[in-house]
Amino acid sequence: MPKLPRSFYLREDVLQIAEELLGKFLVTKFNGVITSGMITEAEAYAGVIDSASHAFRGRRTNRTEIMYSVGGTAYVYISYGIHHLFNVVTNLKEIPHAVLIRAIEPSEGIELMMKRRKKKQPDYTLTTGPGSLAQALGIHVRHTGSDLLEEKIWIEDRGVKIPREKIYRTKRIGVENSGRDAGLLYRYIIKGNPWITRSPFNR
DNA sequence: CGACCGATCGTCT
DNA sequence: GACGATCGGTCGA
Repeated sequence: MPKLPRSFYLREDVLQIAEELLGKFLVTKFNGVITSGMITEAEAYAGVIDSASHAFRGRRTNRTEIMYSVGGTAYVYISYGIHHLFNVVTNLKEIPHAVLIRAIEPSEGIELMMKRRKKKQPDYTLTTGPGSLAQALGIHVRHTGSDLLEEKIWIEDRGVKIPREKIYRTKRIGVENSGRDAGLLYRYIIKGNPWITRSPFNR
């Protein structure tokens, strides 16, 4: 299956990219072992003009520097000291757009994902929530800066097409105190899919 | 099912 | 020294 090409990530419209990432497959291959899942939920962060973005007003720190990399780079950071959150950097180098992947529907390597998540039975909490999916796929903050065209972490098109009417836009999660842009509808989910955070299925 | 809270630590002020 | 783009457990209704 083909990896998404660089040109997918280099585009200007981060909202369009976030929407198109629904139905694509996020894949990791560590020590020769593959785990993967279909992206069901993603949030766009529109760089320097987005008050909810880590790169708002051009902020550059050791952590956020990776956001200024070329599109198709992984931006992974730690939240609340525990959770590793995976983002896709988009747009040209120096333009810090990113898409946070918030949930996937498991596909390959479910046994290994359960082991990583310390779960005896599979359930909807296996890969819903940004920290949970990263743990299931073995994504760690040390992978920040990883190129998504390499053989470690990548995104594939497997021909799944999500029709427009099955896509919902809502407010982003956990950014209510981030000011002006907190209420923007930059979160995209596949309507009716149970592998979604804050879904009745996974509580 | 909702509300609350503790965990745990890198990052930034 | 405060706090977070979260999670999972507990408590109470």
